[in-house]
Amino acid sequence: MDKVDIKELAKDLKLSTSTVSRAFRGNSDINAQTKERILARARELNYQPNLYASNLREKKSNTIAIIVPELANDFFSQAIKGIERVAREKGYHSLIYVTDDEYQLEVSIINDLSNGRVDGIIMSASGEAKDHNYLKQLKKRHMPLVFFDRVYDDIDVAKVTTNDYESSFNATRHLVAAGCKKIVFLVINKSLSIGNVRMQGYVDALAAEGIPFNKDLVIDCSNDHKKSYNIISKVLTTIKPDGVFAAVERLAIVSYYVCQDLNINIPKKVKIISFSSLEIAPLLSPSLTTITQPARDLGVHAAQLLFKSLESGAPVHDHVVLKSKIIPRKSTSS
Amino acid sequence: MDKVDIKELAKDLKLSTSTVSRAFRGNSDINAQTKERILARARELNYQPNLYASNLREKKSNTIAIIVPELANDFFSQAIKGIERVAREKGYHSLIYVTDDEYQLEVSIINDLSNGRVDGIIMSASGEAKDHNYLKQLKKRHMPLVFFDRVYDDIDVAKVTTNDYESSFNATRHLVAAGCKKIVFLVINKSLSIGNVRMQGYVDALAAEGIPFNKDLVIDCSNDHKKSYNIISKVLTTIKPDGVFAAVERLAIVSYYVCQDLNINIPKKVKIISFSSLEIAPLLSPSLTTITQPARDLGVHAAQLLFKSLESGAPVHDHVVLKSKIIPRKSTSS
DNA sequence: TTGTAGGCGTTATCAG
DNA sequence: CTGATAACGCCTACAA
Repeated sequence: MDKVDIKELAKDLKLSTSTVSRAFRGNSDINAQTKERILARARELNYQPNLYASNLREKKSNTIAIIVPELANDFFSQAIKGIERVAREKGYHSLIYVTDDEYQLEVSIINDLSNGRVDGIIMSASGEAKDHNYLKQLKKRHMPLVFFDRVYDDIDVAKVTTNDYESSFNATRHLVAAGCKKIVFLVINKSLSIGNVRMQGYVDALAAEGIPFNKDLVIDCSNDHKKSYNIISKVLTTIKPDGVFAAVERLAIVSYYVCQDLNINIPKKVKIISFSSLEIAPLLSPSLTTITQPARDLGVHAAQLLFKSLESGAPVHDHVVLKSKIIPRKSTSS
Repeated sequence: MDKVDIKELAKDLKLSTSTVSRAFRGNSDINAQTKERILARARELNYQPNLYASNLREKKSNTIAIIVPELANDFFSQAIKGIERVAREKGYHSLIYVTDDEYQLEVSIINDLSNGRVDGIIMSASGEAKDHNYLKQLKKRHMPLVFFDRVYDDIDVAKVTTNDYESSFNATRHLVAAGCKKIVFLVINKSLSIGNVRMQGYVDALAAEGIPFNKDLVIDCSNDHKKSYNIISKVLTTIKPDGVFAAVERLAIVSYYVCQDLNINIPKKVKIISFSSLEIAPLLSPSLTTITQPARDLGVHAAQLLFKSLESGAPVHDHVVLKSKIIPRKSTSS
């Protein structure tokens, strides 16, 4: 009684395979009693329809892929939770891929997904805007794709982002209002759409405040903790800014470490604000002023867009923009 | 040129489907040149073998499932990263499931996995040790299962844990050495193996230190932030402990919030130590003394055990125990 | 080295 | 309401 397939079960019940099959599909006509009988016996024999046979027939995997650059931060883990929850409610399964910000990995993962493994993809981009041919292939195969947070502008698919420009603009003004005159902007990849948009908000806010823009205050950092640490140490000791605007949480964290080690008082010597979904921002020393994105909602919306496409069978191009919230805390108090 | 299958490609190349198939399988004999020709043309036509057809033939999904109670914390996200990395290196894909600590969800997820969707499962348990029949079913189907961190003791499968008893023992002594005489133990589910083991370390350390054990100092908390907040508030104001040992990170965080709100000075009034993989523990106010588990390594080892089973085709029962490290910081300084 | 043919387990179509 | 049959797309004996 090791491996039961539909034939075994049918034979056991003296029915045809089609009848048995019908018992498991919702739609088809079948006598309620025989259905019960079949399901009961199936439970006894521990039978479940083979997934791969069904998928092969139906050309549908009921699986989606989630691709993120990073996992170890509250933003992505909350977003993933949101996606996974929606997916499960729809009866879908979620494959997860972490690229560690490696563009090549992103490419090979995507290529590996084009064989029917998934019905759709939700992703937050890793690399810079270079060769996106691998994504165009997806379109040819009618594989729905939804971006969230980190998007590629040249790819025309559904996107869910936050009001980054506006948030950056306001965050910069927040620092100015707190008395900052020399604000550095820490960014990891300003050519990536998200870095670029956020920087523009910073630049325009300075202009609005009548502070001349100085490109030396835009600091290119790294994904690598140590490298960023060195860069930021140097910036804080030589440029000596009175304000730090971190485009991503990780850089704010590194800045905190640097300040701790160099004994630079936050917020007296330098004020810090950052995009961050860190749940314990209030517990940091000092508590961190954040631009908090609705991470979970981003995930939920992304998933909903994907299912909209999946259910309609048509591509979806909506661009949903959610609002972030600036939460002032001690790191920027005057 | 929309949908290419192996037949199309074969016809296009004036070859048989078997030859084409061989070009994609590593093993079989095939002329190097024809192989090249096939692969080249396949690339042009954008052909990839259909996954579900292959899986159906080979009865193998090259997919594993990762089931965790929670995602939004550094411990699980690091562990998942470790697992996912190993899996990808082995050519496997990883499905992710988050139970939110709901036992019923765990059951239904597992049941949903028994239809060939995955070749193996890695999980950290959600519920209490009650009815584990659904897991025994897995064994009948020869589906390998590996537990990490949170295990069910009555299920005899491969497990990867940390030296929780020893760590708890030492952590408790650490508090005593720092001058604590009235130490509360915060736990979420002491009937769950992990809560139980950690509590035992606490109990035995008290005995070793000659401090009588008082069961009122073992505080049952909740997964829900607010509920725990209320419980811990009450504890800190009525019992007035001078030491807090949190069995899981979440409870230490809540304790911090409570202390912040009630103006209870850490570490002067109360010292806090916790199991935690929080990367920014040094940046908290005050920095948090942690028992840090090698989260990523736990994941890696779990994945390796699973693949050991998958590759040998035999069940694996190894129990790997990794060491945690106590990192003293200001929250327990005297 | 290549081709032929049967079957992996399901489900949809069409008859009965 | 139920049964027979033909795909779904691929892989592997086996034959050539």
